[in-house]
Amino acid sequence: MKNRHLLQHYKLKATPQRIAIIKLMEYSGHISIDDLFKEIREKFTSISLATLYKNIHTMISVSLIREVKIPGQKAKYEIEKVPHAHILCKTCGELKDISFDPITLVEDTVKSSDYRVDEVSIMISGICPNCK
Amino acid sequence: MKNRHLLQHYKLKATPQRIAIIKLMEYSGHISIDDLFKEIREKFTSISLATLYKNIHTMISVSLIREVKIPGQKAKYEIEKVPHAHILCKTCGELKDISFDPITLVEDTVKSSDYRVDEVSIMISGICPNCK
DNA sequence: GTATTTGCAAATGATTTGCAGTGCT
DNA sequence: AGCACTGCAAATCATTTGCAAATAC
Repeated sequence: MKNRHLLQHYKLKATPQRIAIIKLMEYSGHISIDDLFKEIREKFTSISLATLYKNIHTMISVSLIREVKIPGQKAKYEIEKVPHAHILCKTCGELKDISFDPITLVEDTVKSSDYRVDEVSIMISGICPNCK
Repeated sequence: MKNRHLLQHYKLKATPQRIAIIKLMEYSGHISIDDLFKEIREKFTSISLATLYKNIHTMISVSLIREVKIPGQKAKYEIEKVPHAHILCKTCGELKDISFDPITLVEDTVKSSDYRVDEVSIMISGICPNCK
């Protein structure tokens, strides 16, 4: 119900496929195209990869979702929410959010550069407590 | 001369193709596969993309170079050097280094997470002074 | 009713692989 | 000499496109 309105807010039609995509992103936090495809097929046996790609692109273009590029693996996608950083376990591959605002973190350092800073993305890699 | 030893230090054979790859990375700072291919063809007219891909991978695997994933464009490659952050102009596409150590920056925040942090990569996007 | 979206199949683009020949040490 | 590397062609994998039918609003 909420997701239907989220889509409408961005002037996108609330198709069941799109609602399912958003639901899966909410549920998983971050999801790759391939996993999205596998999962979503359970409900929509006939959905096509082309539809996923098209929807991912339109949702990115309105900033409803965001692409997270990950060292050594394919990108994942997440719903846009409050700014945060990512931490990746190089052993198990799990990607998690870390809550702090990347922009304020680099603010001072970048101030002198004379750039207009719009976005700061931070990817931390290491080994998670479980894999240590 | 220096690059030949750099390769040998990582137990890789110092082929002219590899030396040229390193030279171009040093010269450009960050370079994409396609630009690398275009540039390197001027000297090695018969070099193949496959060779570039293979070499990029072997050099990454020994940490001689590093892949920089960039929002909205194909990855670029750079020689491993002192830790630094990247700043990207979304208008002209130029990618530059910013010199500060990302690890110390997030150190405090991550301390409580119980991860072993190996690497922190920071990508800042915005508009550069020229494009403003 | 109209414009958008879907799903298919085909086209394109990017990367990887196998292998015979070559070159580094 | 021996093993690693190169370059080619083919194979694989990822993403995009065109289009007719279906669907949201």
